[in-house]
Amino acid sequence: MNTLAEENYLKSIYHLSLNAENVSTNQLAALLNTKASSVTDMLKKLADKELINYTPYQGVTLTPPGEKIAINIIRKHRLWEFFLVEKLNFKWDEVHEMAEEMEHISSNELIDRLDRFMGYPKYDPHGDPIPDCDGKFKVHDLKPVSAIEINESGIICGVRDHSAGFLQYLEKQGLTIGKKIKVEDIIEFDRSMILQMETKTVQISREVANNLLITL
Amino acid sequence: MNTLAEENYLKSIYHLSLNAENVSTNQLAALLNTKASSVTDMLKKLADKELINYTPYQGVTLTPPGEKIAINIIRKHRLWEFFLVEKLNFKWDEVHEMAEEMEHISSNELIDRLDRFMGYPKYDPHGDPIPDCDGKFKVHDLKPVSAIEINESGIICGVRDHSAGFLQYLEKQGLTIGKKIKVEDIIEFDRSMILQMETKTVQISREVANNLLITL
DNA sequence: AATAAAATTTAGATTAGTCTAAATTTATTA
DNA sequence: TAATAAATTTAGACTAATCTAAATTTTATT
Ligand SMILES: [Mn+2]
Ligand SMILES: [Mn+2]
Ligand SMILES: [Mn+2]
Ligand SMILES: [Mn+2]
Repeated sequence: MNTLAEENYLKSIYHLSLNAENVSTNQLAALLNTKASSVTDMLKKLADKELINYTPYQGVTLTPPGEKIAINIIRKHRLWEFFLVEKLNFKWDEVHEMAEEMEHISSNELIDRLDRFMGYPKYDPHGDPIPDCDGKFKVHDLKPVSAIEINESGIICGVRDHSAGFLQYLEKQGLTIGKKIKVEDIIEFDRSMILQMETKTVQISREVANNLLITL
Repeated sequence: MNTLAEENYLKSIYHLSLNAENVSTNQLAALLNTKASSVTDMLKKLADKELINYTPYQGVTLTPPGEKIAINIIRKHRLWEFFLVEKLNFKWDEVHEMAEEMEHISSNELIDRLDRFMGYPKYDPHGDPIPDCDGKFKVHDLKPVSAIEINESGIICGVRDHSAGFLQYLEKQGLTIGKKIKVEDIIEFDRSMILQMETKTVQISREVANNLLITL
């Protein structure tokens, strides 16, 4: 099996791969809160294990086995987050750090039973898709609120920023997963947006609009 | 916080302390599957942290803070075992290894909520008491089946050996937690015992009788 | 009490993961 | 395209946890 550090590197490479073909040493160092030199060492180790394709100075990609491991860790992370919110009544901004530990519990039998126990949820508390036991999941096509025009509407289905502060802010505004919103106006000056909701109207900055994801 | 290795040492010292005042280096090495020299190194470290009282060559005892940590880990271990059996339908012989990993999940808030979620269970699947969030628990006074006489009876409340093999054997014989048994006969030759149960009669070796615990 | 055996500690290495500082390679820009 | 800046790797060191082999201390046995 793989060490905790190896698993965290694979997971990070997977996440960064969604935005760029090749993942760079510095991107990993920033995400993992470590130094570039430490990253280089680990990349050599993962390349030796054939979990990544590594060309010095050129960044890395996951091999199929490496991707499989990464997706399995993400599956565990999101299922545990779902458990913490749905069964233990934690709030969506409280669960990430705990899930960071729990995702490394090794048993797949355990996670498959947890999945069944919860009724095979498709999305985690932040709207992210939960891979099934074969690693398959829908990548539903979300766009930031900032990408739609006046009078267009959508349903909140995810967030780009997972920080507790941002999630708490959204919670307070009632901007949570599943809520329907419609753009009532866009302020010229700073392009902040006025959103019409079920029972009220809220104004959000461009920054927030960029990090709040919807389906049409 | 403490490392995983430190937590495992404290837990092992706690368990061994139940049978002997001072815990020796070799006892720990045997239980932790490591070498005596490694144990010595760790004992120095734990003594520096004031989690154990260590006198070279004389063995160790836990300090109050050390004991508190040990009991908290045991609480987590047993609550997770209960969860795995009661909620995820694992068998009692399947959960120990998973709980060995899960007991190191750090959040106490998580474990307290898990405790509530399950209705504050008092005993784990093997009959061992689960400490409450203050570390308190009943040490109910059990005796091995081998300690009672012909015609005496009792209720199975625990096991001394927690190995999967032993637990599976008991399961197959129907000798599980809560079952009532009565000693029908003791064979002279090897002191094996014939137990009368609800619907049948089973014969167990002295070895088994020594490891099966009952209340009267 | 002297000697042998057992238990324990010390000495010196090793591995995983990390770090700083220096060297090297790649990318940018004048 | 030559100089400069940025990114990355290499070199050398450190900590935690482990090991083997040797030295020391305690315990048991003549
Ligand atoms: Mn998360
Ligand atoms: Mn999530
Ligand atoms: Mn157990
Ligand atoms: Mn147990």
